[in-house]
Amino acid sequence: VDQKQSLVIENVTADDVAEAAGVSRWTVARAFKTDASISAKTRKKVLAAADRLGYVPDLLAASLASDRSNLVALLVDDFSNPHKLLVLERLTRVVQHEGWGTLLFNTSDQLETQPALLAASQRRVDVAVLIGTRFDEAIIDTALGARKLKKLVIFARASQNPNTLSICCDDDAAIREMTAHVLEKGYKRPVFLAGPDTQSAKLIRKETFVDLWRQERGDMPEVVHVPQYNYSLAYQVVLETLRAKPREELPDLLFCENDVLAIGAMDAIRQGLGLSIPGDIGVIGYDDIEAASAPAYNLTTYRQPITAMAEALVKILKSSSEPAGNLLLQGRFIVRGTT
Amino acid sequence: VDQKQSLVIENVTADDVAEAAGVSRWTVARAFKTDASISAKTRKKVLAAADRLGYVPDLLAASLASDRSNLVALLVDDFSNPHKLLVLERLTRVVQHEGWGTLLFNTSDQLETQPALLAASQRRVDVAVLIGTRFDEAIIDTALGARKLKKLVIFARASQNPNTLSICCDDDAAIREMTAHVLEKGYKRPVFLAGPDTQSAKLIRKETFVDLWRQERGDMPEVVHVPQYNYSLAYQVVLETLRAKPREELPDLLFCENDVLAIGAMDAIRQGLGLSIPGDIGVIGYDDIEAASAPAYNLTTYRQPITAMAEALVKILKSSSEPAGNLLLQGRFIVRGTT
DNA sequence: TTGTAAGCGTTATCAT
DNA sequence: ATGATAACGCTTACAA
Repeated sequence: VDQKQSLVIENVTADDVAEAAGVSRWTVARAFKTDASISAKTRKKVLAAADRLGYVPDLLAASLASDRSNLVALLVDDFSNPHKLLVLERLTRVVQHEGWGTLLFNTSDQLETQPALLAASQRRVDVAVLIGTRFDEAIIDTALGARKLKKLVIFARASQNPNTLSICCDDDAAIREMTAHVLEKGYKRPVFLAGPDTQSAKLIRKETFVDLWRQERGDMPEVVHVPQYNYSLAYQVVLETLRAKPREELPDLLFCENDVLAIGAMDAIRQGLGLSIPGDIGVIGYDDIEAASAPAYNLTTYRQPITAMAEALVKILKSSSEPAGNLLLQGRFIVRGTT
Repeated sequence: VDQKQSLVIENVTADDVAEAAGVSRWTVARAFKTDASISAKTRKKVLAAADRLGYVPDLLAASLASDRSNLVALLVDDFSNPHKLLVLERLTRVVQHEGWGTLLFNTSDQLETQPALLAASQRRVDVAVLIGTRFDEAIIDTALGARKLKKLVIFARASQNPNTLSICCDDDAAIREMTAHVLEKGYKRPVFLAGPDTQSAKLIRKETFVDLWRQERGDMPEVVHVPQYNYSLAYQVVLETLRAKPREELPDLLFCENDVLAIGAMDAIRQGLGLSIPGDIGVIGYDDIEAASAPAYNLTTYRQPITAMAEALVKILKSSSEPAGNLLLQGRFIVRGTT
């Protein structure tokens, strides 16, 4: 009997509340909407009844009936960069604050992207957000082609696809500002430390820096690629690259595509080679991860406007239109002690 | 007309497929279940029709009808430790592989825990997983009291609540193994570097180490608390603590509650104080985050069995029973160069 | 092995 | 401001 009772209590529906409050089911629903046309008195009565019975609206049923799930899918393909944690924190915080839920998909395995997109659409997510470094742009066309997804947004990466909306930091402007700083400081022989050299992703940061430098100084800076955005690999690659050079040909600056690479580089320079920063070699990163501001690194870097980017996403969520193009937001250059 | 057509295409239901294949709606459902009683021939026919029409089952409707959402809620209250990224990666990977979806909730703000739990139950998640360092155990009782949640699991932390199930690393056994190592290496004056000294969370690692040490050596090791599990704070605290000591009273070992603290400590020791590791002071961590295996740190640490823990969670998901207690899994001691 | 009928708990439409 | 009725797309239980 005891168990039966608790089972009965478990599923209080709007009908139960309606009966208890002596109104229709619809009125109950209205009482829970902020902008419904309902008298204050009725609402109070309904809410009291709901509270008494322990009623809370069922979001699943609501989604089914309204065709709005209030769910955003986040597809993440790289869990090794601590910066992702910052992105996830901001995104979930903002989205959640606006009443949406967050469905997280792991697409570390490239082959998982398509199934994840499908699963997201089967759950009727209002928008799918691609947060990735490695995914192929071709996936976008397939996803849009399927027509199942309501909206698709590329986050923290510019898209070449004209039918998609991307929300990202204005890398171009950022690199311009950083390059100006570097030139002003009088660096002469920079090396650009980049991530994997894939053809699918357009490496804006690298290209912008190389172009600008050539334009301003006339020579092509050397570019070194690390096969993954990974601390240890960066350490290794930098160590090997610099060891191979005679002392007088060492670069005086390592311009790194992100902080993870920069920090690997710093440790290689200091502990691997016994050189000093910025005395012997300057280092500059991108992202402003936590370690960047740590006393041991104190890295000059660039902070992406993550919160603003998350808020832009919410704005898209709320809007009924389907905009496309690249939404560029301005970040902030953080000059610290490594340049 | 064009638009209308695409709109029509958007919502293909099981009924449409049933009609196209000349079977009942239920048979269509059966064709999509792996373990249904349906003839191979019929299934093939149905799947062909479904494929032709572009039909995929609607998970929302399925959840509503079956009262199983195939969704697990992850409540995360700390996004600063990179180890969380590892946990999220494994958890999403395993859960997703078994056909479940992952709902991520940000409970950085303590006050968000209760609403998140409520939101999770409103979406009828099959299980809510608390992945946290800071939440109060009292929340568990409230959550269980509400009776809305089907299951509640504490992840990567032992629970004192007898009604809850927790899945975590056997910290006690881990610390025992590590302490034995430390004793064998001949360390004499250890300092335990712990996180915030709250009364809500029982700091098993600290307690086990302190007890063991006293038992084996007769003296109480000093315990130093860092107000947050945070690199920079650890750096600061360690620097100040060690600077305040005369040279001969310096500890010969820093036994750290986790890697983030350990790495902050290492940088403080080397760069802040100019001492060497393990020459002057040994350091030992916990978690085996990526930086721990990096050449610059090469930290002796302990790896939690995250994958096994994630698999244990799935097993619970699949089981219909509601077990309680602490499920302890064995990790692995990783001896590197800092001890 | 396959089909039928009755839910699941909302929202939408239209009327009052 | 409130109510009646029909969706939403699936599963469950049972019948054939």
